[in-house]
Amino acid sequence: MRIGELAALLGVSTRTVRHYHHQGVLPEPPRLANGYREYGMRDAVALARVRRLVELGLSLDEARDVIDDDRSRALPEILAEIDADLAAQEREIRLKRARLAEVLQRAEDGSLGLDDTASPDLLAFLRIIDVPASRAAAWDRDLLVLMDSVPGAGDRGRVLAMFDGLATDPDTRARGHEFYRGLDELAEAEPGDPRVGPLAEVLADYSMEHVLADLGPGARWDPEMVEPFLDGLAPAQAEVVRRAIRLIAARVRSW
Amino acid sequence: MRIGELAALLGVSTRTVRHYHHQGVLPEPPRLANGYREYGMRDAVALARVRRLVELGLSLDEARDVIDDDRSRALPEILAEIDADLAAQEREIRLKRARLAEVLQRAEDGSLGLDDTASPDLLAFLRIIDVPASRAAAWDRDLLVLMDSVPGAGDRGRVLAMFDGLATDPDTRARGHEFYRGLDELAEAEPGDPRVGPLAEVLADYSMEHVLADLGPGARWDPEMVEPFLDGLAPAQAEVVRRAIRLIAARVRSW
DNA sequence: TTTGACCCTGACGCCACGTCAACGTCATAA
DNA sequence: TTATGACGTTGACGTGGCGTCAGGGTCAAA
Repeated sequence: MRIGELAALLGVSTRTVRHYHHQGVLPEPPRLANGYREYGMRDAVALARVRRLVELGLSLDEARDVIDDDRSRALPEILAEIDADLAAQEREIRLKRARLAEVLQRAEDGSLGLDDTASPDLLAFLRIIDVPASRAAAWDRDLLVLMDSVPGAGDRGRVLAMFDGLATDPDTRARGHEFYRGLDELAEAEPGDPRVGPLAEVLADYSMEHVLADLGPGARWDPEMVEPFLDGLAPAQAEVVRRAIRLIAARVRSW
Repeated sequence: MRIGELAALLGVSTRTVRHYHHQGVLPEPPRLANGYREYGMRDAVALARVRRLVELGLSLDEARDVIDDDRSRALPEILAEIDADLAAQEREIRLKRARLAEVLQRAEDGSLGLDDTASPDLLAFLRIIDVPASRAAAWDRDLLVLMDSVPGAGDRGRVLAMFDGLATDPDTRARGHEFYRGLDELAEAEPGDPRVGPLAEVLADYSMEHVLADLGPGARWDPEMVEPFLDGLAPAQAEVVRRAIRLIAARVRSW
């Protein structure tokens, strides 16, 4: 037989056979005068052995050890290990599919955006600040999703409590939407825009009302603290947040 | 943030972050004067997005498309495809584990050899010609295993029928074992060894008795036919088979 | 003589990074 | 002041089981 016949016989590619030669898992047969490999049934048997081992999940190295009768590890031991490995893979696949099913389920409810791949218990909060077409609200959503996926990237409980206020009171929620729209209008504005001051007061009022009670009087209202979280906002928008923090700090001190 | 902080924040390696930059799935942040990358929360959010998509099973290319809002393929479509793929993997793993369980089960019964990884219905026949320490019997076993795993590599039904004769009749079986032992003794012998002739007659008798009835008088008994299957035997052993074939052919003609 | 179906070796591609190597930077301790 | 050690930088190779060229040679049939 030549290599093509052998490969066809075993249902593999010629590349596979040559690869097995190169890996030393299948001995090189004698060559004809023209350099072609000449195979016999002996080689077919050897190749069949390799294939059965490989199809059971052994690596080529392991298959070579088994075939060479390398006593370093017995076949049952290897097979048991492979089975454990497959079991682990199966669990992972099931987990993945479960998560995928969740995401796909939500995809049928509404339109599936990037953030809708977040964990389910966060979704309720995300819907609350789902102000359509608002870049500023989108940024807050992103931050929430980040905090959801990262332990320690901010104080999740407190932040969620803040948005929780938006959820429970329809009136407050409407005010929140209004706030985000106002923030959106500042996307192209200068930090000194006259709309910045009033909007900062709105934010300060809201925060005092809904967050301060939870935090207690000892809370830090340090402008530095929020600075890292502002780099996704436009200059004027960031300025709103900074002024709001300063307003709150001042009010807290004189309280 | 510097790259180490960002990576730790998201629970990935710095190599992963740099890889994402290189693949264009995460934008390069500005550099400090010393060349260090300087990240903000914007980048953390972007990285979190990538990670969620990747953990759902998207490739980096797909993740890039989704993030860049490439409308070529919608996210649900991709996710559905991934799920189908995972389902296929799960089926394959289950199949593999089932086969592994079979093999491991048999491993508990007797010692687990290479050929015991063959299909179960072949095992009955393999046990029949399990003449301990017989290289010649091992070769026949190998050929059977090969025929089992390969459609068209010989006439399986007829060959199995031949060994079936060995199975059903204890007396015949004993003769078979005797034959293999005789064949083993010829491992180092010359093709002209005096033991070759008698052993060829034993084989011819056996074949006439058990195989000929099944094949019918039209069967070819061409010495060429079996030649490819003899390359795993020693010269004297192969000679036994050749002479047996010639004996049978002669008897069939004069029949 | 020309196809076309084979064969040969060698090398790169895949996928998502891990892991050096060889180097610069920077804060802190001796 | 220097030495140490923990960071950062780019670049290149390794992983596994082959697929897929590229650039040749061989050989039987038309």
